[in-house]
Amino acid sequence: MKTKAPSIRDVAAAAGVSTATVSRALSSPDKVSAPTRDAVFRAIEQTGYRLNIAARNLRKRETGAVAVLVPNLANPFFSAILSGIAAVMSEAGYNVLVTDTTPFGRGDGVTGHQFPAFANARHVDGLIVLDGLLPAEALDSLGPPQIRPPTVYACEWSELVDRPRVTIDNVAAGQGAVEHLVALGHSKIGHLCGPPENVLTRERLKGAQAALAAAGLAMAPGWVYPGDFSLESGARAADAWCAAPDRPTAVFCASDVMAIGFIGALMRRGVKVPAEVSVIGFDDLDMASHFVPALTTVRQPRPEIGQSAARLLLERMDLSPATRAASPGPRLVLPTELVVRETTAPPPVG
Amino acid sequence: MKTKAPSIRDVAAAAGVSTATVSRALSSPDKVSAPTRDAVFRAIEQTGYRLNIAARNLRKRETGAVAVLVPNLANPFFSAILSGIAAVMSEAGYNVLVTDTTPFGRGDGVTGHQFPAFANARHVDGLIVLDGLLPAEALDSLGPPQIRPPTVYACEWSELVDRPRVTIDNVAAGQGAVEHLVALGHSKIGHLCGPPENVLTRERLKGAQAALAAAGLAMAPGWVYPGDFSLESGARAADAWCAAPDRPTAVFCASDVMAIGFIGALMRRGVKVPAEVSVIGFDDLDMASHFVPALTTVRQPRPEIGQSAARLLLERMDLSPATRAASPGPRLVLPTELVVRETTAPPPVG
DNA sequence: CTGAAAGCGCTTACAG
DNA sequence: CTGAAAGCGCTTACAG
Repeated sequence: MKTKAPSIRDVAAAAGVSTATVSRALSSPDKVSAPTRDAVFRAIEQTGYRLNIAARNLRKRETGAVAVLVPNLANPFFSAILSGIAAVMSEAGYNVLVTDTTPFGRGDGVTGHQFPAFANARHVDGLIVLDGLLPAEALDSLGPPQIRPPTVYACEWSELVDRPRVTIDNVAAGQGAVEHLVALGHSKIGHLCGPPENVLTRERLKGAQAALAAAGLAMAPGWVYPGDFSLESGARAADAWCAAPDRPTAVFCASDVMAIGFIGALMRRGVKVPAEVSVIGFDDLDMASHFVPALTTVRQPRPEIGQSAARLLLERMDLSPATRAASPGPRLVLPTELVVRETTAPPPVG
Repeated sequence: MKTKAPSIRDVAAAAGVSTATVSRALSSPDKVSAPTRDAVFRAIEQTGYRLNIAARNLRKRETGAVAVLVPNLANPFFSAILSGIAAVMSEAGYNVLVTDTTPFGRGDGVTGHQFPAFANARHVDGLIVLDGLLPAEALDSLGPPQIRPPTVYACEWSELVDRPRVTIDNVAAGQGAVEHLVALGHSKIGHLCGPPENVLTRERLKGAQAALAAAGLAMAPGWVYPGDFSLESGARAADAWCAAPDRPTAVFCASDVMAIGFIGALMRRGVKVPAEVSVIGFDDLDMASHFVPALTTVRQPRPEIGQSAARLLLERMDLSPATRAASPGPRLVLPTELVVRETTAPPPVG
């Protein structure tokens, strides 16, 4: 017993009108007379009809969906961004398609099975890329500017690919973080870095160094701790800090997650924060203010980043392909804010 | 200058074959002779052709996508589940469509603009619902069992809707948590609840009470703190704890997030954990072990929950509608694990 | 192994 | 205001 979902033809038959009329009643009700419209809606009710999106999309040459390429879905930072995107996009009537790009084009290269989902991106009305490491070729393989879906970067970006984007000023934010440390009297300041290939890592480090240089200070090589935005890399940095003879009295961490891993491991070894080391994070995760000690950090406006990226994409989608190809599109820079809490203090005396 | 993406006809023309052959070369290469196949692939390369998914879907009466309905995308608990789902689903060649249901059918009722995206769920090959509060009518409005997309619940579920699901045993887990507290010698044990309408809340509380009853204990009304899985509700519970004359010496929190909010606010007021109060959480978030003191909690196998839910959905999708309608499908229960760390200890003496 | 043809469920000029 | 007809880009029996 093959059961088929009712189609527009069933509705038309039930209402005694043509399929064209049903379609119009649905998409432009004002082009249909009131009695006809009522009949159509009754028929829809009665048949249990639902519009088939795939058919509409095929016909209108649209997909009604945008894709979001996320480096790591399990990271709370990204889920907040995604949430802002989803809110604006579904308000605008679009579905949001999510792909986790972690295994894709990072480190060990493209893994086959992630590719199909991404290839579909060609058949999506737009693309928001949160992963600056996505290979440029992957994005270019979407076709020439007139054909490929409008794309915007958010948070991260690639210097090899020219697309509109919404980000924060990572250099300035990193600089501000270190200026705060300098103002507290620190002169031995270290940095716990993000993953080396990441743009954000370079920019935040650059900002830190600029602030140091402005104060006539510099970072000893041993004070630059490698990291990868994970809790564990924060904990490893604590090992390094403890092991070294010449230690920084303050460490600027490129993410809250790492700062939490760092502080946790430090405290567990009996090191006092901020009495012995000041620590400043980056992001201002929801939890940052609930820690003890509460984390001093740089706040990123996460919901706004997601929302702006979505709105920017919507704008780009409204442009004709030619106009779009002709203009690189804006680069929005959202403000950050230094949030001073309990993990930073003047350096220990002596 | 209207630029159109190349279609299968362009490829056929370039290769000097029919569209049927191109289609076959793509979907069942072994049904096409090697030379023809090569010619087709060359033509694909040369024209820059990409399969139009919407067209295939329309023709095959599939959509190639599954939808995931998430109560709150910004919550790190759910993003880990989502990540597990996305991994399995894209491996299987499906796109994952995400909808945040927060404003939808919770509290203030259905907000119009979230509905369209959800209505589309009818045109999705399957559905994973992480939101037990989604109104039963919403799910039923997807049509009779033969027509609506196969659906599975994960984590949460609704008692009004009979669908396969993958969950943990929340009663047993809650019971285990409180047994641990009892074993430590606590007799005044409180509970920080999840949102009142949520199934998880009821089950975890029930488990807690069962453990208490088994030990000949009971919870004073004042020891049951209202909560909603947020950090803030954890902090409010700390206020309540401090304000009351007769306090529990141990509190079982229905989520790690609340436990963190609770402990943070407690410590900030100078209350020692676990010396003055023991606290146990639920979930085992990545951060739980990095806190100081490290959080004792009940681990949920989050990646496995997501993966199992995805695999279960895939199985259901393979069934014929009739078979599916005839069988309610399994209820998988995944194991949890009590992780004892530093926030629980024997009650203070005196 | 390959092609001609029908059809998936819509939308939209074009007539009337 | 309404309908007949074409077509969006594929896939798949059905012949050959």
